[in-house]
Amino acid sequence: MASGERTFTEDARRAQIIDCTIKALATLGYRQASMARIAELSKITPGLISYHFGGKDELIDAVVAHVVKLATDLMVPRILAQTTAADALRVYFETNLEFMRLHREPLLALVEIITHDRDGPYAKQQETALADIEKVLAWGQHTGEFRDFPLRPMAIAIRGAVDAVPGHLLNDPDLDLRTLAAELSTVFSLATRRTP
Amino acid sequence: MASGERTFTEDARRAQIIDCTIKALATLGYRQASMARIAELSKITPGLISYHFGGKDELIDAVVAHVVKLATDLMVPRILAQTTAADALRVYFETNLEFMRLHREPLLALVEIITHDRDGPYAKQQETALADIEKVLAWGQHTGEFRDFPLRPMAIAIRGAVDAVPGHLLNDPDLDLRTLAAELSTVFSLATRRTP
Amino acid sequence: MASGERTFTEDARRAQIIDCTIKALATLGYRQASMARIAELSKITPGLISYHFGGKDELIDAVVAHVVKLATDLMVPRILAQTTAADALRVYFETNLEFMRLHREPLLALVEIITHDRDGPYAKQQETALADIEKVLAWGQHTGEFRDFPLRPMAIAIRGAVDAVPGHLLNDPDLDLRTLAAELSTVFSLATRRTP
Amino acid sequence: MASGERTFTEDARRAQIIDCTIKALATLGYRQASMARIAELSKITPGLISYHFGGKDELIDAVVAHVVKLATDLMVPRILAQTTAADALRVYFETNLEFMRLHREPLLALVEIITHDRDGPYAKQQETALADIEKVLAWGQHTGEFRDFPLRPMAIAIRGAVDAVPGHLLNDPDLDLRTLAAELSTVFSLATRRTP
DNA sequence: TATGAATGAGCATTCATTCAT
DNA sequence: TATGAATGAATGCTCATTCAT
Repeated sequence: MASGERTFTEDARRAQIIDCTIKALATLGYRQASMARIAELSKITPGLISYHFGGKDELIDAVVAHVVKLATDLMVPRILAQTTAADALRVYFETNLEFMRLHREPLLALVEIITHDRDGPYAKQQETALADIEKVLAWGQHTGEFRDFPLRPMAIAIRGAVDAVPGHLLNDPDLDLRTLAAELSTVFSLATRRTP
Repeated sequence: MASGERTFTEDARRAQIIDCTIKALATLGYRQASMARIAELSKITPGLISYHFGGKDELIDAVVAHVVKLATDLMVPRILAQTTAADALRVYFETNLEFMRLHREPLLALVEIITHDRDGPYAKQQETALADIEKVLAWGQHTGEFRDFPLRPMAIAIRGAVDAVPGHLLNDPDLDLRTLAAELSTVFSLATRRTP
Repeated sequence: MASGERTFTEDARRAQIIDCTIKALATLGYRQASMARIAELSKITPGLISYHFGGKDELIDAVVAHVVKLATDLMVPRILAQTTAADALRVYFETNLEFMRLHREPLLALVEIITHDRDGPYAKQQETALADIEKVLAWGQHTGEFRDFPLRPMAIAIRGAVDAVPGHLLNDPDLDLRTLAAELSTVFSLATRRTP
Repeated sequence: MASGERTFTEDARRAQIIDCTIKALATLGYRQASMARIAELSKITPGLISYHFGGKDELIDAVVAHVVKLATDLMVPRILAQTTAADALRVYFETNLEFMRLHREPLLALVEIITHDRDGPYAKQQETALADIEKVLAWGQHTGEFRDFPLRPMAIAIRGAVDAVPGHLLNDPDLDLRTLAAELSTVFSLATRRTP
């Protein structure tokens, strides 16, 4: 099992279990997503999950890695392709919300994990997210696109806006994410731009 | 036990239990805050909590009501006292973050409850919070202080910024909330004001 | 539960559970003596054992403490009452085997625990037992009753003889422990006495 | 698989598995020496062990047979070569402790098995060991080398002394087994010899 | 022969709740 | 009012074993 090499079947099972775990987390919430329920959903026995992942912690780790990769693959290249900080910021909103639109269940699963893992390592990942945003902001200030504001509060506001979306998505599944992305872009474009 | 009338002792007990529950939630997190631990902290027996509150759900309800009242009492009068929408929005940030500064444990307890009770009624309370913000925004648009933007996305951004703070507070207890409030005010002042 | 004070009922339950645990260990052996089986034997639920003892480890600790006290109370005063080292050594055998005769199940339970706890603290207690024997031997050498032999090997032989008894007792429940004690006394009397 | 005939490969595999089981038992203790761990150590799969040995019980049987043969081959010829009962007794200690010195891991594995398998047949093997000792003792009494003592208690003491050694070896790996053998010989020489 | 996958039973523990006193 | 005792369900996990390939 030590991640050295894996058989085809093993990979298939792992993928299946991860999918079902995501479904369980998104549908039932963290607390109800017990090994037993995940197993039931996967139509296998609970022991088999431990066999493939070693334990619940590692299963959760695997889910996080899976979803983060999904998000990263979608977002990072498109953000990096921008040539101005203002564009990067706009695309930051666009890609984040596009990810939520295309991968609703993985998103909700990730949110469940993060919010229930206060002391764990995922809670601390928010610092990384903040730092990434601050890089873009610093870039824009350096090029003169952005006005001279303290980075941290702006980053908190931006990240807060993005993080707020899944909660509203849960209440209103028909929320128009494309329009929302455009509006958030505008909001923070106005807030960051060199004041006329 | 139903809230009909309550003796003085009953009220005192309830208050004591609510306080200890808040402490337990803020200190240990939702999962570790079991009835047994809350009882231990309150120096009473678990059974007595059930006796006074009927069960854990109602205890949590009572905690939420308590904290919400705490926050409302602090914030609402000061927001309502403003004479311009722009001021109201500024004070919205100021009072929200002042509440976090003055009542850190109740705040953290509330956050724990909301994030762990996804299907419960508290998650839906965010709709109310949004509506309140929208009222202020509509007011500002009506008076011409604010430009003409769709209400919902702006409200989501504002509420998101506020909701993001507790998470960062947890990571960095020395976070300067007064400065942060001022900066967030500036951010959304720029985003909402009639574009020059 | 913190051992501060205990109610009468609590003490009774604890005693009952300890008794049943001893019976389970002596009858079924360590591996089969699961919490579930002990609970079944005690006609209570497994959870209640955890309620009273906190967990299996503490239950085992309590059993050990109980049996050790039983043995100590029986043996130590009588050994200390002897005025010659030779007598003390004789009474050491007598009391050890009398304990086995009077408290067969507690003895077997203790043996089960010790042999299954190789890395735990009980395995290390054998060093204490050896040191106690060596004290008596040194005493006898000092008074000139005993010849001049190295202490450790003799202590190992003596303790080994005593420790061997429970195993044979298990195979042959009718083993005559009084005669055996007398014979072991003779063996080590001859081995230790000043050679004529 | 039944022991009818075995191919060369089969025998090699069995030997390899037995070796690894011994290592696992000696290193990790009985409880941790699960089929999975033994398989991991053997660099094969758990299923294969069952295939070769039918199950864990038979694997343990095979380990016991292997170690007992190891011990027997080392000890029995040298004991039988003695011409006096006193010499045989001395060599009994010498060869037993030499076996422990030369084959520490097999010894510890055997001890683990015996102590954890109380109801299994190995516990009853001690009867055989006792009978062997008694033969030597009877021989010595018959030749007049030994005094007239009851056989069983003396045999218990002798076997007890030998059985005590591994436990102390575990606590103190530097225990000098050659000196210990000499001292134990002396002890039981004094205890058995015709009293002057 | 050998593997990897899968099962099912058993384990200790935690928890909200109930109830007689 | 308040307690301490007790329950029953659920949780994550480990293990020996089985079986198709």
